[in-house]
Amino acid sequence: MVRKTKEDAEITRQRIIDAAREVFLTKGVSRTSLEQIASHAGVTRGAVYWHFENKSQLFYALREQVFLPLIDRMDDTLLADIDKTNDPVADPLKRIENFLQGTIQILNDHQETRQTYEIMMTKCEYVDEFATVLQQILNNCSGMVDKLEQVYARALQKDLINPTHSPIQLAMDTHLFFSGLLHMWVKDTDGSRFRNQAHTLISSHVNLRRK
Amino acid sequence: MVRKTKEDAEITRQRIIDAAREVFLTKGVSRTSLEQIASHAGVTRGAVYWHFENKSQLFYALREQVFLPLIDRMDDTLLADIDKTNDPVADPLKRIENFLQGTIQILNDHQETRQTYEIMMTKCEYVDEFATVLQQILNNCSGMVDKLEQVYARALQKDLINPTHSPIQLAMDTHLFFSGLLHMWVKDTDGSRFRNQAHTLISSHVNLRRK
DNA sequence: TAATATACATTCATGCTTGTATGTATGCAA
DNA sequence: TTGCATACATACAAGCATGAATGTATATTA
Repeated sequence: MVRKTKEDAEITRQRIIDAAREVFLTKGVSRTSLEQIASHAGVTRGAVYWHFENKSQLFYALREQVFLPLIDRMDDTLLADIDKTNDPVADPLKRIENFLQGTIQILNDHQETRQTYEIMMTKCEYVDEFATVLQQILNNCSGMVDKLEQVYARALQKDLINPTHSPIQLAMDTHLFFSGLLHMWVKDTDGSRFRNQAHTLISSHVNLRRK
Repeated sequence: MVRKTKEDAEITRQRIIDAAREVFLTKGVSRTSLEQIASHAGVTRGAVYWHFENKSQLFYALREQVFLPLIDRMDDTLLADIDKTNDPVADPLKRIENFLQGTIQILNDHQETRQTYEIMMTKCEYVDEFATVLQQILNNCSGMVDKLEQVYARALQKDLINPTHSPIQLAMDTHLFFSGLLHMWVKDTDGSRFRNQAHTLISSHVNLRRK
């Protein structure tokens, strides 16, 4: 059967993305051929080339599906209503902790996100067409540091943290801590070293800042 | 000319490793062919196959050349003489800071180390024959955490840090901070975001622990 | 209902890479 | 100085992977 309806085509497109994620995860991005992705999705390369220009465009689609929602959530969790008087989360440090814990929780619960992180961190080579992704990652990091800095500044106003440390330094430190945690969490696939301690580590990190 | 002396052969072997590092860096490990490495080293594939079984063995050799010295240095800087009365670095926190600053300094000064780190972190896919490297990395991390913990325990004995935080948690936090810093340092190739702030970030991180 | 665009499948030409096999000139040891 | 091992270079066969070209049946639209 050929020529499906638009809804069918969208399903096919999504299945190709899902197949790509699974094959990328086991074979790595470079060693994965479009034929492997296609057959794993139950189609031929023709379908893949119809929906995506080439492998790197498929990779971009895979990445955006996971990362755009996470970036949105970052804004919501860290900044939403932070300056309102009816702040739903009164404690800025608690807000940071919630954000970090929530991100780990998503990785725990959501297999697609977990797999995509693993691909991005350990199964992809950032050269040529993929090199631009590194810049995007750095930009996201800058955004996260900015937001953390705002929340730490708020914590300073509320006299929750030691004033000897500036919000920007605390923000950078937290960001680096969390980057490291994510990298280790992803690599620790059997969970014995980092995954089962992640929540404790985050609490400990945030509480280290409290006055 | 063929059939060189043993010293010549060792030079050739090292040139192949150097060539591999440079080509890996620009093309990624997967996309690099042995022909590219050979010609960049001024030899043919025959020479490469003589000295190395295949690409992954060459990769291992490249990695060990850089990481074994770094692990040795870790022991020296963190633990040597730590229990002696004539401790050359009396302040355990200073010892940790020296170790972290020194590692960054090596990355700054030593191009080969810097390039190898960049390859390991952003130009290699850890699948199949390369998957075991991830376990080695995790083992190294455990070793580093252990050593940091010992030093933090010493700092606690000397009443330098707040006793509400355990040495193991401080060690994990420092390790994650430094893992994140290394990842960002490597990715920040233009230096604007992390490389030029690394020393400040490390000082800030360590001082956050002081009583 | 005819025409056209869509959503794929199939085929083809090309190039690259790998591993191995073989060739070869020279250092070195007896 | 003969003979063997070394340190490569060269040649060969085989297997993908890619991208484009072409085929085709069915939605969709006018």
